[in-house]
Amino acid sequence: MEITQGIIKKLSEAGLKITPQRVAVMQTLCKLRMHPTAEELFAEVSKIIPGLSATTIYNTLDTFVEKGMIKRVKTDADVMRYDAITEHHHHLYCAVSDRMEDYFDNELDEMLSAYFERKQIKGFRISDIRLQLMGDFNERKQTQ
Amino acid sequence: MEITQGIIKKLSEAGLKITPQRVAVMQTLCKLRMHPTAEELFAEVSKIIPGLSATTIYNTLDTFVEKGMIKRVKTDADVMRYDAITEHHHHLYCAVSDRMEDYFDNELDEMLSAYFERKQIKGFRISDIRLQLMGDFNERKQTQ
DNA sequence: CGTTAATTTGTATTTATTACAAACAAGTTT
DNA sequence: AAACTTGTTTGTAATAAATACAAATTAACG
Repeated sequence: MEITQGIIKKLSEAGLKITPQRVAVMQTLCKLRMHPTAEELFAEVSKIIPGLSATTIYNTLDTFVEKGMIKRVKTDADVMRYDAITEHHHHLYCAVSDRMEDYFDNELDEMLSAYFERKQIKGFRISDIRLQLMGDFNERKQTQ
Repeated sequence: MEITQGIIKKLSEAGLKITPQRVAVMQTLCKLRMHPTAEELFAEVSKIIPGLSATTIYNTLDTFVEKGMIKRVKTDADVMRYDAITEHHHHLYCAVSDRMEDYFDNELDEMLSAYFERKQIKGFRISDIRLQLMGDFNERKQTQ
């Protein structure tokens, strides 16, 4: 199969050993149009690799993320957070310091709603637009 | 204190009983500029309410979210997800069905980077802009 | 005050994830 | 191709975040 070949190529390019588990995980990940959780992947990949261990799923996914072959959706240090501000706003987030701050920008909001008014997404009705601005807080000095 | 009064007002407007725990949680949540986790809140609020139970934190936060007094940051059904696509893209997310899909939009990306090129955020250097478009997929299951 | 229903507490459980050592297998060397 | 070396997988156990639930407590009302 072409797909399998492509995966094998990707794996060896990343300097990883070609194991049935890794091939199956990557294959499944590519096949599943949605964004599966580790659990969902475990269930799915287990169909291909019977005695698969859940740990392998986590190991494999971590390795893939490390090598930049896949991405983790949502922030990296993933625990639920709470926000007292209920007005519409966005977030500045630094993955290194795991710090998150609010960002308000009316001009941006207007630009975005005008944009999506014009450009409809087929099959999806937007109710809220949330931006996560990844980056870092210039904590050492003020560059102003 | 004025702040406490405001909180008490908010609580009774929401039809909730005024308890020291709730006041302290809301107070702390407003004070902490960042977005604390339940654990962080537990630690912080425990300083005010000594024998506080962790369960109370979860209960209280859930109640506040229900009443729309606070917001949960990140998606509601919060488990880690993985994505095989590493190119820059955004997400369409429906909280009801807990379904997430990719969204690519070059025009949007260009507009956004032009925007943030012009409008710098003081104290923060952006490295990546991620949009989460909340809404619902028009799945043809009901009377459509 | 006294009553009642909401709230908090504490304990036990569940779920997602990580740690770790032993078993194993991929890729290389000979 | 057999042996070797190292990376990978497995299984078990541990940790962390969150939830369920019954009992104890307390706020808000008259």
